[in-house]
Amino acid sequence: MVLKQDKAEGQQPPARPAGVPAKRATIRDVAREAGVGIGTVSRVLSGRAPVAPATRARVEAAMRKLGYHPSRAAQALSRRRTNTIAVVVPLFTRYFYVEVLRGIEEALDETGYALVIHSVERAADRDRAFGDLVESQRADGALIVSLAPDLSLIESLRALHLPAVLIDSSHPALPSVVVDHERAAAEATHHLLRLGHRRVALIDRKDDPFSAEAASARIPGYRRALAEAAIPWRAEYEVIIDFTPEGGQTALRSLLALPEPPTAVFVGSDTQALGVLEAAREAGLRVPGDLAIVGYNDIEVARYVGLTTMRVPMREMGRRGGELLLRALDLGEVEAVHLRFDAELIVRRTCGGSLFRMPTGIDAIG
Amino acid sequence: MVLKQDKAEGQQPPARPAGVPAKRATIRDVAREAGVGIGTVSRVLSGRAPVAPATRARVEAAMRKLGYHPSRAAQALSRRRTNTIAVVVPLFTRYFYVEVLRGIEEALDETGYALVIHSVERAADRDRAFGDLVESQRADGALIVSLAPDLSLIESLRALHLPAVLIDSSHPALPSVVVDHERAAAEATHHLLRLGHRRVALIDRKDDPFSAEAASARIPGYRRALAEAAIPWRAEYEVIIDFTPEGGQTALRSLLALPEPPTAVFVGSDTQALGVLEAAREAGLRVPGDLAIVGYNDIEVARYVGLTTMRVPMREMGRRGGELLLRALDLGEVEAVHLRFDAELIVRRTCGGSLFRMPTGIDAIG
DNA sequence: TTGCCAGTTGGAACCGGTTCCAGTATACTG
DNA sequence: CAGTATACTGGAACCGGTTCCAACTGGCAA
Repeated sequence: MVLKQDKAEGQQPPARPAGVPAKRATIRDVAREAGVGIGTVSRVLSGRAPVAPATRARVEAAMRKLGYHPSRAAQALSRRRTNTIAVVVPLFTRYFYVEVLRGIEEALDETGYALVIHSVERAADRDRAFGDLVESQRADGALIVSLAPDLSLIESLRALHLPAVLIDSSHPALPSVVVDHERAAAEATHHLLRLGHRRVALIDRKDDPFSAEAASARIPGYRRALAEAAIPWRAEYEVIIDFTPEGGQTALRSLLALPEPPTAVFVGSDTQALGVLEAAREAGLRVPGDLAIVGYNDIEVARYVGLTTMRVPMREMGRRGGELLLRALDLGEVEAVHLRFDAELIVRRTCGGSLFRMPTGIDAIG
Repeated sequence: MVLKQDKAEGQQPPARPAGVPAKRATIRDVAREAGVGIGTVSRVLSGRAPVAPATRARVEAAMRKLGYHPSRAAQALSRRRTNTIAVVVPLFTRYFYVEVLRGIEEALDETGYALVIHSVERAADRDRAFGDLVESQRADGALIVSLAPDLSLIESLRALHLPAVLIDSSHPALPSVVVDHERAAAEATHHLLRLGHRRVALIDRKDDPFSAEAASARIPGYRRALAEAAIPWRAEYEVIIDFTPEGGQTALRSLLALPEPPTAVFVGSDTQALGVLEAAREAGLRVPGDLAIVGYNDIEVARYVGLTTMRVPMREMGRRGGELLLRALDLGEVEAVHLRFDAELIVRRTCGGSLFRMPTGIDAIG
C-alpha cells in the first residue's frame, strides 16, 4: 500500500494551542450584557419558568450577540444528567449490529440524546464496557445489544438507578426486545420439510459471542420441527461452529463427508451461509437442486446471492429498544417489558421447491 | 410482523425513580474518610503530583471502601475537556463507513476517549451535526467522514480551537486522510484496456452525497486512462447516477440500449456494481464473457459475488484519521497533514481476460 | 544555629450551569 | 381599602471535580 504525505504549505497562520478551547461566553456574560440576573438567563434557556416577554427578548438578543451556547458539561454537572445514552454492542462492524444501531438512531433522533458507542470485541472488553457504564456516569441510560448481563451488572444498574434495555438478549429484571429464535428456526426447518426434504441439517453458532453456555435458541426450534414431522433427530446433523463464512464452509464440508449427507441445511446466520454456498460450489453441488439452504437474519448480502433466509427485524428491534429506554428515562422508572418479534421467511433462490415459481434463468447460482 | 408484549410478573420490587441517579460518594467523602484534604485525593486520582506512599494508600483504601468513582461531568467541567471525540458520518449503515468507524475505534481503543457518533442522513442533518459540534462542546475533537466542511464550520472550529480531521474528504485548512480516487480510477480503467476492451464505460456517483457539485474524482482518472490509450472519449459512456444497486441497474440498461454498447464497465462503487450485475443477468449477458465489470471499494459482498474491484483501505483510513486527531489533541495544535492512500486492484471473476488464470468452473456468474 | 529547598498537604476559588428562596410589582378579592 | 395571590426577578448556594497558593515538614549546607 502506497502512502504519501504532503505537508501543507503555510496557507494558514500557525495554529494556536488547541486542546484548551477558546474562552466562550458564559451565562454570567449574557446576564451582564442583558442587564438581568443569571437566574433569568437560565429560565430563558430552559423555558421552564415564566419570564416577561420583553426580558426574554433582551436575553435572547444578548445570547445572539455573544454567540452564547450553554456548556453541556456544566449542564450535565448541575442537572445530574448527561443527555447521553450508552450502547454496548459486540463487534459493531457486523451488519446485524449496524442495523440495530440504525434503529436506535431512529428512536433517538430529535430527542437531543447523544449516542456513545462501546464496541466490544473480546470478553474482557465487555467487562470493561460494563464497568465503565457503571462507574463513570457518562450516560443516563444504556442499551445492551446481544450481550448477556451478569448479575453484578444488574445489581449495579439498579443501585445507580441507571435504566437499561436489552436488545437481542434477555433477563427477567430488565426490559428487552428479542426475536423468537426458537420459533423462527422451527419455521425455517418446516419450510425445508414442506419442500420434501427428509435429511435436513443445522449449522449454527452461539447466540452470545461471549458466553460459552448461551447455546442458540434456534437449536430447540430445529429439533421441534423435526419432531413434529416425525423425522428422527441425528446428532451428526447439528454442527455448531464459528460465526464466519469459513465456519460455514468447514461445516458443510464435514456434513457432505457423512455417509448420508443432508439434502438441505438450515444455517443459523447468513454470514455462515455464505461459506456454505462457497462449499457447495466447490463440491460441485447445484443449489438448490442438490442442496437447499435457508439462512438467518437477512443481511444485506443475502439479497445479492439469492439466499433464502429468515428476516430478523433488526432495525425495528433497535428502534423499539431505544423507545423503551426513552420511556424509562421519561417516566423515571423502568418497567420490565419484554417485546418479542417473529422473524419472517424470505424466499429467494437457494431453497427451490415447487411451491414457488422462480424467475427463469436464475434458479441456480452454484 | 407479529409482536407480542409480556408484562413482567412482579418478580422485582417496584422500581424506584430512575433518571435521578443514586447519591454517590464524592471526593469530599473520600477526603473525610481518609482524613486528608480534597486536594490530596485529587492528586491521588490524577497521579500528577507527589503524594506520600502512606497517604496514597489511605486514600485508595477510602475510595475502595466507599465505592468511589470520579464524576465525568465534574471532571469535564473543571478540566475543560470531555475526553470524547465526535464522529460525523453519513448513513453509517454502509459498509464503507462502518469499516472506517472500525478503524477509528482501533485508534481510540485504550486511550480513554469515548466516541459520540452523529449519523447524517440528510443535508439538513449534516448542518445540524456541524452546528452541534461547534455549539455544545461535547467533544474535544472531531472526525468528519466523507463530508465536505463548509467555510463557516472551518472558521468555527478554528475559533474554538477544536481540532478536526477529515476522512475521505479534504480541505487545505484541515488534516485529512484520503484515497487517490483519480489514480485508482485510472488504474481500474487501464486494467480493462489491457484486457483488450476498447468500449469501456463509466458508471459513477457523486463523491459527497450531500454536495451537488462534488463530482467524483474518479471521472478525470477514467478519462486520463482513455486518453493515454488513445481511445476517444464518448459522452454517452459516462453515467452519473444514484448510489444504489438500482442506480447501477438502470445505468447498465441504458448503456446496453446504445447503438454501440460497451463491452466493459468501470463502476464507481461496488454497491452500484451489484445492480450492474443484476442488469447483465437480466439481459442474458455472460460476465465477464460479454461484459467485464470492475467495481470500487471492495465492500464485503464483493468477495461473494466475485466482483473485481479497487480495494480502498477503509479501516486503515479510519485508523490513521483517529491517530491524526489524537496527535493534534496531544500536541495541542493541528498540523494540516494530508495522507493519501492508493487503492489496490483486486482481481476476481467479473473482469476475465487472459492475463489471469481463473479457477475452473467459476468463470461465469451471469 | 540559621537559611533554604524539596516534598507534602489543606482548602479556597473556580469551572458554568441549575435551583431555590426571598423580594418586588402588579392584580385580584372581599 | 387592606389582604393575598400571581408574575417576575436577583443571586447565593450547589453540582463534584481541578488548580493554585500558602503553609508545614525535615534534611542539609553554611
